[in-house]
Amino acid sequence: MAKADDLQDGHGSGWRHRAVSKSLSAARSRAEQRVQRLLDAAFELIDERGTAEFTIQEVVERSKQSLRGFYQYFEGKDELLFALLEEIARESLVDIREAVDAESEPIERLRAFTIRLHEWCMPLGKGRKRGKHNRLPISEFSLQLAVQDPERLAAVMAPISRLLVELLDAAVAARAIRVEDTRRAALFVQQTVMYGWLMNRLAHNPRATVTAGDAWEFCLHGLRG
Amino acid sequence: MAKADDLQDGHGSGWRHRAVSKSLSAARSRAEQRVQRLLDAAFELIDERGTAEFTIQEVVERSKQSLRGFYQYFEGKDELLFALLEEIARESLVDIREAVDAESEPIERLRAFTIRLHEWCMPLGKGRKRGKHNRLPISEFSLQLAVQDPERLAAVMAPISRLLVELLDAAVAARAIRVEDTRRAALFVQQTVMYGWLMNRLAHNPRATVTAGDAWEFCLHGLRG
DNA sequence: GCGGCGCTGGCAATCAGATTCTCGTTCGGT
DNA sequence: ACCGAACGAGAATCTGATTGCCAGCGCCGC
Repeated sequence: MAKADDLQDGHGSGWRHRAVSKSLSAARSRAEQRVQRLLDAAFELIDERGTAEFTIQEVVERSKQSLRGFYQYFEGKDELLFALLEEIARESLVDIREAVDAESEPIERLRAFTIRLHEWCMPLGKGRKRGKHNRLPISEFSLQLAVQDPERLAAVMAPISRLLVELLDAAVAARAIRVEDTRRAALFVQQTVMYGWLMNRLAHNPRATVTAGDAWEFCLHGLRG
Repeated sequence: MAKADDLQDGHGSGWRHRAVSKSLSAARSRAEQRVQRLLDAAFELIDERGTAEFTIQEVVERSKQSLRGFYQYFEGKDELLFALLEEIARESLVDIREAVDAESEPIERLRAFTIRLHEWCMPLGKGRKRGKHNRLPISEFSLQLAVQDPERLAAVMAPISRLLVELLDAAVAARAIRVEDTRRAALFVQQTVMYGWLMNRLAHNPRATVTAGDAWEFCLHGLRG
């Protein structure tokens, strides 16, 4: 379970920081680099192919490791994808928090959250805006996770969900919005925003493409009466 | 392609009606029964297991057919699941239309649609309310389809989507609601309602369970200001 | 400097399921 | 009764993931 342990370096970027070797045992450092190389290789493959349909073999070859080694660190392919999802979730949380903190009005903070989260979950064409990697395949994986192991997904998203609930509570306190149960509302917002890209696939009609702004509008007003 | 052809019996219950043999060639009739048996077997397995993780072998054995035969009618497992999805979509359309037509006010019709659709997509415990089968695994399959082959999914859902757009248009015309683009709004509603069950998995907290009514409320008002 | 332990690399082996193939058999139409 | 299409049984293939096995190798305490 190297995966989870590595988050403990104090500022939540465990997988990345390889420069920590000095303070850790050499063995551990090597292991970390190894895991990181596996993750990097996987990200590369995903970026090149635009899909998570790579084989473990390929990851192993590209990272110059052995199958044996891979299974030393990961229970299986899903664990690998899960680790990638964790990385992205961590990266996006920082970014979203930043966008939110740039605003002061509760409603604007909420709006910033929504838009930014949507940008993170939305697949990007060539000119990717946010983050270093193609997130679509990972988004798809998260959907699969939602089906197969919801608690696991909830765990990764927890910080983001928590932030959303806080924003909603603040907005309610400021009477900017009104909902009975912010927790429930958070679920709706999160799903609407995170999986908005799903809808775009159903409507090839270019006029009907759903943007981050649309998602926000929908969450905020739904079908105005 | 027996699958598609069979829809042509004029009232949209092609798969079911086996009693048509007299008017069709005997060969065709046999083929139909055979396909139907495969579908029935698959439904049974899904109902028993609560998951779509059956093997083709099992379907074939239970329906007393041969693998050879299975692949005669279906390209593969996905085609089988797709056929099941079609059946359910057809069944639900009839039911939803009925619920909608029981109302006269545009907004009420829309509400009826939403609630009823949600009931169809929501997994049911032991006491299933609507339809004969456990729809959860099929719902999950539809999600997978949305990812892998959105157009295919859009095609199955087309009648339902169309109905929703009509209801929205009518509501807009009656000034019961206000949206710029009903087509886009339809996408949001459809996704919110159809995949609302996804959210319930993320929040095991019983207090936060999302009901059909909640989904409707969210679509209608979102975060009221 | 030594022997052992645990991590490694390189493969081959195993497994699960889907999908195909082969070969007689049977069926329906004429 | 004859012919080609459709059928049933089962073995054979295939694609990956996952494991097992065995021989090096580097680091440990002594």
